[in-house]
Amino acid sequence: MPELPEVETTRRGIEPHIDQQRVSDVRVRQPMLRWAVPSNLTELLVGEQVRAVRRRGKYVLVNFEAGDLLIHLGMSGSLRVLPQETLPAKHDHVDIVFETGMMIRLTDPRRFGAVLWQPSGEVHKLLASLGPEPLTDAFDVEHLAKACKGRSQAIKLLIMNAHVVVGVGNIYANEALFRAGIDPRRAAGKVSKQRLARLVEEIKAVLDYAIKRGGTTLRDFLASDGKPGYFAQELLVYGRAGEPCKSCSKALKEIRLGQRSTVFCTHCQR
DNA sequence: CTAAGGACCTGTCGGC
DNA sequence: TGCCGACAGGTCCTTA
Repeated sequence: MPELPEVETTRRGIEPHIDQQRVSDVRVRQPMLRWAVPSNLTELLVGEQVRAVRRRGKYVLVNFEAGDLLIHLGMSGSLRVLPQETLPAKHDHVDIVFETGMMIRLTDPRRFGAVLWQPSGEVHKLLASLGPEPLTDAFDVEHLAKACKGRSQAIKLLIMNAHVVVGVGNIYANEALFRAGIDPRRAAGKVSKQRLARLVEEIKAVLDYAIKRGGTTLRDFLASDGKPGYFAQELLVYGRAGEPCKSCSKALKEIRLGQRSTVFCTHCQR
């Protein structure tokens, strides 16, 4: 499910329910996610108070005095806020229970997600070499141009690389490249600086727009379906292979890049 | 260093 | 109805 907008929507959804609250219990029913959930998670967390709920790329970071709980949703994960007595279903792997009687519950059928611990003062290996946040000034054309220089890799794969910039997943990589008029197959090193500047703008615009859309369903975050409005978006290319380009009406083409579905307009994107 | 491909896991959908 | 392959919002790791 999640690209950056949905992770941010999730962060905003859980924050008001757990910020400043104290952990009373931890339940791990399935420790084998992408990496093993730390076996001492209960000892680490019980009694600790949440000081902030942050996001870095697609990781949700729950900050405590002793460190940060890192949660990644992988391909199929979601977090919900539920009463602590809610019975678990098949793929409900981890519950973090608070003294309020509410809990956050991680559900993840494919188990590509992760729950990890980062002790205070340390930076987890997985976070250590991440690129800048796309919605900050640190992500600008200078940064992207430097990352592209001399690279023969397709521009789409490059912008999906979290070491270049975090949070650009398959859907928004397709969307941003369409909006910028750039062929996703083009070698990163052969995109002009002017067009990279446009790409930076479009990545920011599409992510910002999607977060605003995600926000429209925040009030329903406690609902049992737990799925912020994401599908409802008006995507211009993703999932529209064979359908007419919204700009020129030519049928959109679908190819595979890095084993990922890539949809674009051969007329509008060069 | 770069680039390409496999790997992890479950659910769903289309075709036969 | 059942079986089988392909595919799905991520990304690390191995290999060349």
